[in-house]
Amino acid sequence: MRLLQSLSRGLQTLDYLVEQAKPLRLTDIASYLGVDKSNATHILRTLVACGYATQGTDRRYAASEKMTSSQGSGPTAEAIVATRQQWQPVLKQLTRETGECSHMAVLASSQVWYVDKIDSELPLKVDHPIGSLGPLHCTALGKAFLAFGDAEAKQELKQFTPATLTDHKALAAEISKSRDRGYAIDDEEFTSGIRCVAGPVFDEHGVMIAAIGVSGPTVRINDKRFEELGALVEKMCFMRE
Amino acid sequence: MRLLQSLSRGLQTLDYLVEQAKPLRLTDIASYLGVDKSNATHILRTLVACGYATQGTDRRYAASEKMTSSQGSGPTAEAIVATRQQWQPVLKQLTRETGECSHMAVLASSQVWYVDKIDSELPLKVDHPIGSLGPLHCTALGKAFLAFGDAEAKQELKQFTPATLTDHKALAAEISKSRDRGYAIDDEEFTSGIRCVAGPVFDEHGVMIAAIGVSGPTVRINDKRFEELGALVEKMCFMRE
DNA sequence: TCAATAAGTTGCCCTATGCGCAACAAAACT
DNA sequence: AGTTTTGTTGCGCATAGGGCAACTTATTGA
Repeated sequence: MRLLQSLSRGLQTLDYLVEQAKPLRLTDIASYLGVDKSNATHILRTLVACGYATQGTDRRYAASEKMTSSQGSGPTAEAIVATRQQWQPVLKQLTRETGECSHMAVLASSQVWYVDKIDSELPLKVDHPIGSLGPLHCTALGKAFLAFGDAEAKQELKQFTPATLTDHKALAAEISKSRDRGYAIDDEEFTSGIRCVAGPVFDEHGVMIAAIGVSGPTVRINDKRFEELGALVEKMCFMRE
Repeated sequence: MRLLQSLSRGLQTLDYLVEQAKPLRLTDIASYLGVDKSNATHILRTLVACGYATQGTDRRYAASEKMTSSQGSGPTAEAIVATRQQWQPVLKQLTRETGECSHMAVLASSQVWYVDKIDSELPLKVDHPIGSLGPLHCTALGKAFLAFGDAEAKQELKQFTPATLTDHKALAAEISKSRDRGYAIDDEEFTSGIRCVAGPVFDEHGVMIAAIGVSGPTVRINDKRFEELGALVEKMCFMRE
């Protein structure tokens, strides 16, 4: 079983460039590979010549667009539509069983993007319209991405209600709790009078692709029912994995 | 200027596998590279070992998901949201100037996916809800993807109204006309009584990422106004390029 | 501002790499 | 069944490419 050394090293370099997702110095790449700088130069020059890497003005090397476009930047339209088709029955069941509105959202540029919803039949109801955007740090769907996906709450945590967590440390603790719990909650943190629970949806590779959740007015959701809704959402998310 | 031969060949092989987008036979790859079969075996074995290619049960080689996921499968959530933010003013202007409903859609699994809309203020109006899906062959937005994007109308052309083009040849001719015209039209082909026009939105690389269009009831859109709407949409699409 | 230091590139030599030939094995076709 | 075509393995030789060191180009520090 013989493998081509220089090709292996080149591909390993590509992996490293993609993984680090930032321009890297030649020396670091060389030491990562465990080869001489000159060898690393040859490898990277070849990668650049073949369009698999680029060299910036500061001489650092990065994976080319050909590589990076695949990775980050969230799910594709196709994946979202497919996931929505697949999970819509779950949303319907959630709304049927709870009487409350259910949503599906994906991650887009550090925001949650609502891509599907099933309305509640009750006169007092929650409605995040499909196509709208929401913050990560104070919605259940957003927190689900923080807890189970690879999202990060980078920017300032804007205050929407008295209950909004505006401290990064407090938020991190809450996210950690959500992970243990198996679902995320929003207790009037985005809109006063609204409580939500949400859980993660994973694709076939175990990557979180969407979040689904149930939202209702606090007047109908006491602490006991809040927990029941959470357990229900967690169960539903788990079912289809 | 020295390049590593085996690495170059490996990357060239990757390009070829991605480009062909189907499992390829060893012999074909070897002849494409102009190397011996044994050399091709080593190259492919290395690619497989590094996770950049896969070998099927029929012994054919294909680019791994790591590669293919990047290419096709449409724009990412991030790109869609960014495009929507950027073009929403155009939709608003279209609706303001025409009084009719305007839409933005992206391509997902050979369907158009409506991702934004601005409603008409008039009592009789068109409304494709955000989040809904539509066919390619008989909507203006869909035809815009056929004419200016890389979409293809593969499957059977379902008849929705008497005006729907159900023949692939007739559709191809109409698409060709749309290309010349600069915008696509739907003359009651999806819903009787509704006429639409649509044009393409390109990203910074010149790849069509979305379509925007105006739809209104035929009673308000005679042939002359139909053409005016088309010219307006074409102008608006062109403006921001 | 100019040393001093570190990072990146080029040249060269020698050997391990990996290319091609050919035999072998496994499908595909008849 | 035999025949042809395709894929894999073994092996030896040539050369591709790995490592050393000198050189060039940035970066740091005073």
